Amino acid sequence: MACVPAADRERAVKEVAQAYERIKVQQPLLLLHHHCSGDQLLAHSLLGEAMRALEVALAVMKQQQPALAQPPSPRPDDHYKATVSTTARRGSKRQRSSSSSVAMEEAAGNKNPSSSRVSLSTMPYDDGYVWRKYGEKTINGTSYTRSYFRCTYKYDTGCQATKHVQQQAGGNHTDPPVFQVTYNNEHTCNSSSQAAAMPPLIQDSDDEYQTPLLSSQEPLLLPVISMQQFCTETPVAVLPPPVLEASALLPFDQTPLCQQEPLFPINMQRFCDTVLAAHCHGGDDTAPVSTTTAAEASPADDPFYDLELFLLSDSDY
DNA sequence: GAGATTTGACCAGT
DNA sequence: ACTGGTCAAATCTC
Repeated sequence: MACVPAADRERAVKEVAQAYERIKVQQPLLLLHHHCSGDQLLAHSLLGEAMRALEVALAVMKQQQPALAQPPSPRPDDHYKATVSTTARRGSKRQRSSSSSVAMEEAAGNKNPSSSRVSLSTMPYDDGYVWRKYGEKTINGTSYTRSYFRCTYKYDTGCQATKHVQQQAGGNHTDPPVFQVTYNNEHTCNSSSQAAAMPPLIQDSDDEYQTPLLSSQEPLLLPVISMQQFCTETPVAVLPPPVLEASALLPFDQTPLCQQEPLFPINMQRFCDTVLAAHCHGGDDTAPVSTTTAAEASPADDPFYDLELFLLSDSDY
């Protein structure tokens, strides 16, 4: 966007990258609760979607200024690099990657995160690929069964992609079912092209939400939109099904995402305002960008201060 | 009848 | 021995 001074845009990118890194670190805490209620899993899922939104914002801004500095990550972030590189190929073959997934895998002690990815979803059976169920097991310690799927074209193309889906919570009248979906191996078949040919995510709010699942592993399939559109015009329908389903069960309306009251007290409005201020009208200095750490953050300067309070106060370990 | 799902059996890792 | 992942025959659906 030519109207934005480089310094302001860089601050905006820094802001988004900082929020992204913070959520990335804090998201796994939700799964460490002794009582993994549906609400907490849903919150975890929503955090994942928030991360995706930040990824998209980063990708958009990076695309507009490729030479921009890397986000302030304390260590090399493979997922971030994958995100940026995939952005350059937006519109081509689907890619699966998710830092939240990686974080969860690391938390679970997964030794090979590159070939196994985990996501939480309320729509585990619709991710754009064609799967064939080949088994079901009752997993020890859970009251739900785990279903095993392989790529339908396994024997046609030798595709080794598999996934298993396990319900973790919900499924009753009050909580939406939350599924943990674990993907193993990448698709080597061409079934992903079918997914790429699926209808765009943006729909009229009156339409039914029939869009394919874009799990947290597929952050870059969202339509290319401007930051302003992303924050001010994005209807709930542009978000992937996990959020859509959650919003359908909560007293949310179809107003733009930034104007909604969130499930938990994240000040997304201020976050969007901050990014918009820098990105859309030259970075008005009246909206200072926070550079504080999580420890010294305050409600006045930290868009995710409320999130931190939520995570800390809700913890029971 | 073809393809998908179900479900008990089997196997490998711990 | 226990558990998770896969196989394959039986069954179901279109």
